[in-house]
Amino acid sequence: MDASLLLIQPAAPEPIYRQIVGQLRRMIASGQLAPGDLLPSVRDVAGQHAINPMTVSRAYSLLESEGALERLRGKGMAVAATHRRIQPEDKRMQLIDLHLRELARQARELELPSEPILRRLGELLEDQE
Amino acid sequence: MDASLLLIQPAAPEPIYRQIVGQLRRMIASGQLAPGDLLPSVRDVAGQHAINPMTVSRAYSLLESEGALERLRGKGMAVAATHRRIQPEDKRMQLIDLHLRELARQARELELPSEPILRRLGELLEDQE
Amino acid sequence: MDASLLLIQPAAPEPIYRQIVGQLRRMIASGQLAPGDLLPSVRDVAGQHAINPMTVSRAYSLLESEGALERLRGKGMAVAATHRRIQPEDKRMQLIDLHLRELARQARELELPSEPILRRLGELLEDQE
Amino acid sequence: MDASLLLIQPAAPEPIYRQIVGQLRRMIASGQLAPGDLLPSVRDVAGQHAINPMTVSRAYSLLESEGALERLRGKGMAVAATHRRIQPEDKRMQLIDLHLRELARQARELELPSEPILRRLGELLEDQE
DNA sequence: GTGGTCTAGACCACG
DNA sequence: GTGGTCTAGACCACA
Repeated sequence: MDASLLLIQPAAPEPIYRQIVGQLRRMIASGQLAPGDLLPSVRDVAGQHAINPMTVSRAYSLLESEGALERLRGKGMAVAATHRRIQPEDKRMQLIDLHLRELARQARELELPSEPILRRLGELLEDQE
Repeated sequence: MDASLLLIQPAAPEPIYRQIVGQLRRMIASGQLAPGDLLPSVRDVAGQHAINPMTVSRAYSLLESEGALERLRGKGMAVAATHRRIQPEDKRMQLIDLHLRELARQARELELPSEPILRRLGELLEDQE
Repeated sequence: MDASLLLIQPAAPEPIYRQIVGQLRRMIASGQLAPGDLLPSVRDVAGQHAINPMTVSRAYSLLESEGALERLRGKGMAVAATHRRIQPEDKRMQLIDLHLRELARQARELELPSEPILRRLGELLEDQE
Repeated sequence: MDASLLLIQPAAPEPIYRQIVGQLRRMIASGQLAPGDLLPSVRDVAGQHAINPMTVSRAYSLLESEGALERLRGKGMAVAATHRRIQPEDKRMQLIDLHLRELARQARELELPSEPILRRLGELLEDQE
């Protein structure tokens, strides 16, 4: 996996290490990152995105402690071989359900009708496929 | 306007004062709060939600500094009379567009198909109407 | 004296009662308001400027307590007969000296040269004469 | 930048956090503080002037929200790199124009002639250069 | 009654 | 190390 697959937005409100954690977690759940896949080194990621190596390291450690990654001595971090395989769709849906709820609440506060929201989201989803 | 119209989630990652700012901003943009409307007093909001008055005050001050609210001396805070009135739908759509983009990105990372996401969001949007 | 001689700016940072106090104090010091001159009633001032009568009353009371005004039963407030007469120029200069110092400090922070400032102030001073 | 460059007057009517905001805003407009310059830490400023860290933090946050400062995570606050550079003289003049107008109004109320005012201000401006 | 300011201090999040 | 958030409470300013 290439370090540049990660999207880091230093100015975003979400802390950098959590951006990394979230992205890796999702790519593992979907199988884009498979058990055994080697991750780019802390130094690579930090260098490419001009962020602090400690930040990357923290993200990796967090994923290691939850069993998603494992440290291969001398080789770096890899997706854990023992990790549960690709998660079923309903599990993956759960990972964005909170977002969907929050979005719906904000739409109500903005008194936005459903139609344009669904249309816009539909576009964005297709764009990226 | 009733203090209880605000939804405060102390455990959420988003700081309380920003929850308040966001909600009020959206309700002003949609016209649910109209220019001249008096907001519940700092003490009311703080009391009802069991939070510190300064937290509420901070939210109000922030909205004042961006021109959305104005201080009526001795009476409290009100939606600014000089404030641009209800924003058109496309302007309000912009206020959630970043969320939509972020959602789409995460869906791609999770390799989720469009259909169940749109269906779920549709449900949530209808529920609240 | 006409109530409309006062300039009230409700949105200014300076509290309204102090705007009133300051203006009256200066107009008394310069002799524009002479001992014995009757002030407009609290109700008049409040009405003309759409402010709270209590605010006007507070300003009058403050000036009374410092001996600049006196309460004439049944007639209202007037410039105190016993009040020291017109103040000499150097005394009046003192009343704006702090402002001048503050202005000079801000000019230095802005790295503004003296010339345009003095020119602009000169214009403003002439305009109003 | 040294924390001691700020002049804090706890007894002044202007609140401390706004004194800080004003001074920094002007020093940025003049280029005395350039984009990228790191500000003294909240704790430094608070310590040196014996004020509460939150008071300083409030000033910094306000400047951040208006785009003058940016947070460098883990390093502190800096003059925003994206900030418009030094403002031209006429823009900087605008920042004190209200003061000049107010001064002129008070001079008129005091019936002070232009000459001594301009002379005094001239002195003060030269003193500081 | 309203909001504003400031303090002291705790705790968290980030790097 | 940095700033952010929140609390509890005091006191002030204003209308």
